[in-house]
Amino acid sequence: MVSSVPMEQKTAATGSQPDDIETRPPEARAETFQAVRAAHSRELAEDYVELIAELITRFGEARPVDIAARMGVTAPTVAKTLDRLARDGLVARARYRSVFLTMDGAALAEACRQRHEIVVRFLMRLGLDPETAEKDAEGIEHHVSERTLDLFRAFAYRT
Amino acid sequence: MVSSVPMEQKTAATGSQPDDIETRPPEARAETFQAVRAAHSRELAEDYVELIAELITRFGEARPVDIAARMGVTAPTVAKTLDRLARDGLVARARYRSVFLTMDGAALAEACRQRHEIVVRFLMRLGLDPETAEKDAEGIEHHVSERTLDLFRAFAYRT
DNA sequence: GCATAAAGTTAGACGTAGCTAACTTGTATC
DNA sequence: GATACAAGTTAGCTACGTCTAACTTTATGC
Repeated sequence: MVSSVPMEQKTAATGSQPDDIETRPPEARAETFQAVRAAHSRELAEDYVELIAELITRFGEARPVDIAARMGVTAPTVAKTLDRLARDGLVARARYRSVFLTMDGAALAEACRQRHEIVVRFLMRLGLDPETAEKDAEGIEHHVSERTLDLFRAFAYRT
Repeated sequence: MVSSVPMEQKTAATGSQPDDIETRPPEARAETFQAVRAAHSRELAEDYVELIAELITRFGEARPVDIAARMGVTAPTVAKTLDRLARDGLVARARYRSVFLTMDGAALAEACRQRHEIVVRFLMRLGLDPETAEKDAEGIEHHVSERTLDLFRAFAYRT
C-alpha cells in the first residue's frame, strides 16, 4: 500500500491538468457532500409542506389521501411522514382529520413555493419546455444556494 | 369531509390564478416525485464511481480511506457502500485491497464527470464563484435531464 | 339510521445510509 | 523478522422512507 498522502500522478508529457480538475482538499469536498446530505434530509419535509400549503389554498384542506396521490406513495407512508413533520413542528394534525401547517411550516412552504417558481421560470427562460422545467425543478430546487437563486431570479425576470 | 374530488376554491374576486399554479393531474405530479426518488437512489453510486475514477487517475488507486475522507463519512460506511456497488456491478474489490471500477462503473463515472463539468461551467458562466458553483453542482447534477443538460452545455460553451 | 365504502391508522417488514466499538490484516520500520 | 500503527472489516445500533396486510374510524347513500 502506498503512503497515506500519495503523490499525484503527472499527466503524460506536460504534467498539466484538465482545467476542471478538483483541487480542493479532502475536507472541503467532505463538507460539500455533507451539505448535500443535509439538503436531502430537508427535501421531503419541504416537498410535503409545499404540497400541503397548495392543497389548503386550492381545496380548503389537505387530506392524506390527496397528498399520497400527488407524492406517488401509499397512505401509510404519508402517515409516517406526517408524524415526523409533526414531531419537527411543521404540521399539526388530529387523528382521522386533515393536516394543517404550523406557522413554521407555513413559512417554510412559502419560501419553497417562491424558490420553486424561480427555478421553473429560470429553466423555461433558458429554453426548456414547461413540463420538463417542472420535473427538473423538483429535483434541482433543493440544492440551489441563496447566491445561485439570486442569479436564477435575475436571469428569469430580466427584461 | 368533502367529496373525494373536491372543487377548487376560486381566488377572491376574479377567479383567476397565479400563473405558476400547478395544473397537472395528481398522477403526473406523482411521476415527477417518483423520478426524483429514483434519482436519489442513483446519486450515491454516481458520486462514488466518479470519485473512485478520479482517485485512480490522480493516485493510481482508490483506497477506502481516501474515499471516506472526501465523502465525509466513516470507513465502515464506505465499506458497506462499496459492497452495494460491487453487488450492482459497478466496482470490483478484493479484501483489504484498493477498489477498481468495472467497465459499467467506468462508463458511468465518465458520464458523470462530463455532466458535472458542464453544470459547474454553466453556473460559473451564469456568474457564480467557483467554490459555490462546485458545491451547488454536486447537488444539482443528479437532477438535470438530458434536455436541460443540452441547454446548460450550450449556455456554458457559447462564444 | 344502518350498511357499506372510503379514508386513515397500526403493525411489521425491508433496504439504504449513517454511526461506534471491536477485531483483523497489511505495511513499514527498526 | 517482530512489532506497532494504519487501514480495512465485522457486528450491531439508529433513523428514514418505502411497502403490504389488517384493522378502525368517518362519511355516504339508501
